[in-house]
Amino acid sequence: MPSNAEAAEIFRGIADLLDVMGERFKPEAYRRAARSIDSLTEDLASVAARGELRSIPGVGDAIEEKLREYLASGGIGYFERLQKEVPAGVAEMLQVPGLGPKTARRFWVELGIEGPAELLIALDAGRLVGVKGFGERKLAQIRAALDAHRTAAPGARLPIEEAYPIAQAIVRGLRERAGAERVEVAGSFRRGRETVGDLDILVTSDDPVRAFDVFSSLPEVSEVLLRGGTKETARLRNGLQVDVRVVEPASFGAALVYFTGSKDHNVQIRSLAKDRGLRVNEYGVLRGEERVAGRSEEEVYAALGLAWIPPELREARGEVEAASRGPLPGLVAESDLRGDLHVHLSPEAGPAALDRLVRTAQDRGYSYLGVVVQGMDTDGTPYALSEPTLERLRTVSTASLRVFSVHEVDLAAERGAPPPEVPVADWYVVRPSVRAPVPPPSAPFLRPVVLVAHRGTGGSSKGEALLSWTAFARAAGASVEVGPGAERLDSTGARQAREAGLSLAVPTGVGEPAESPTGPVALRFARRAGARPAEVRNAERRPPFSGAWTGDRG
DNA sequence: GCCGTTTTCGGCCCGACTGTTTTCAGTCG
Repeated sequence: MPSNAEAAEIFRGIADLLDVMGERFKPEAYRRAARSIDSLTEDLASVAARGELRSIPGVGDAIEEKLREYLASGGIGYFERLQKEVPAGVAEMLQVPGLGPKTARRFWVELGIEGPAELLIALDAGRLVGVKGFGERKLAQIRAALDAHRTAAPGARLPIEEAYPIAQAIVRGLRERAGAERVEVAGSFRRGRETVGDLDILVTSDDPVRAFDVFSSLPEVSEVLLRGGTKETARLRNGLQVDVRVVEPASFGAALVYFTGSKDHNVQIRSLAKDRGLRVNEYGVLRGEERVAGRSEEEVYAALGLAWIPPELREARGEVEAASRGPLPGLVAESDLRGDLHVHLSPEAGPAALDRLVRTAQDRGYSYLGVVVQGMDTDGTPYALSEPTLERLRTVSTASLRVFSVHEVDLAAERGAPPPEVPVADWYVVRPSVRAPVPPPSAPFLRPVVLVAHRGTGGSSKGEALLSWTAFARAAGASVEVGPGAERLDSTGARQAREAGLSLAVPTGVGEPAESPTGPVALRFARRAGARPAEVRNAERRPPFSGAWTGDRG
């Protein structure tokens, strides 16, 4: 079955093959189309059905034609012809760090080396000694890269929730020990992408050497790959690559824009600058040799006639045009969140744990809190809070913070039918399926406040899973939970939910340890989906109370 | 191969870093 991801993958394959064939501009054209297709929130087939393939950035006559062929037949003849011309291993050599199209082509054409394995054999046999352009160091570098290529899974991206604590630790280390004034993680991490391929960290410091020394000595860092005057690249113990760049304060905003990306967003910005007789690079916005902006992001965007664009929207999906017309609608921010609709305590939690949760919620200024009194842990095992904890729950609300009881309903356990006895709770969280996909009920049998859209529910992706539940959620008036993990919507799913008119529930992580990534990552996903405060249920001032009240009334 | 509120042809981001170099090519992001 055709998929957007597969189409993008084929185009990237075409780009690699064209690269080693020595084509100049076509490879980038195919990659650009692949990136556009990846960032679509809709199936290619639907776009094609409306006849709008050409409206996808980077898709022109030739690529539209190939997309139609792919949708009709599942393959692209052009790709297959290219694959016959270039041995598969030659393109694979591009995956080895440090080997690019020029080198791979030279190995193939001049030396008859047709892949990484043959390259290693040639190295061992000394066939590359004395070849022009390959000195001793270069050969050692290639060998090391080949070894790493064989052992490590290449191109593996890390889920952002796993990268989060690592990034926090590095930022903390640089702030506390390197005398760095400003430290910011840029790149896809800052844009809130679901996965990150590496970390780009920008610091301002009078003493780059000290910053690099501190960074290199952090326990997370495994080996330094390169160090220059302004940049150091290292590999962490978990394999993640991290770039640290030292920039001067007058350039910090420009560097932040530049290294936050996305690539396509930067291309649009630069082209806009060109139209206005300006130039943008990581040092600033320049008119001739004069720097007219660079200290802050706001300044950089303003110099280009644009309103500031939140990092989560910088994906070349129309945000630049929108920002040229005026300020963008405000995305939901941490300060908008008034409470949490779906908080788990551990099954063993006593009244004291509930008190701690309540204090944290008060510290954050929350107005309401929905605590699961009967539900499922992450494995889908049912649990209920103890009687003393329930007792405490009934009396713990204060004038400023109301605490509600929440019951989780697992539809799979009931084979999609209404549970025979739903315990009385203030509101309900519906989990379509913990274990097996079930179709949504034709009509809501109760009034859930939150729908947890499991990835495995009724489709291969979260988006598909959600779509089958959209009608149910709308009829029930339920919000859909966004955030990290298989049991929540990612930003693409959340965008689809928004576009279908559903509101979002954004977990705050209030019931989790302080360093938990759940809250910050969920908020990024919601923002990435374009959610404004009015589209987030727990940004509403009033609690979404909808059932029989068992709280502090009487 | 794509793209155009000065272009339907002639451009296509650009700077850091490395290695092999005597002034530059390749890779990367």
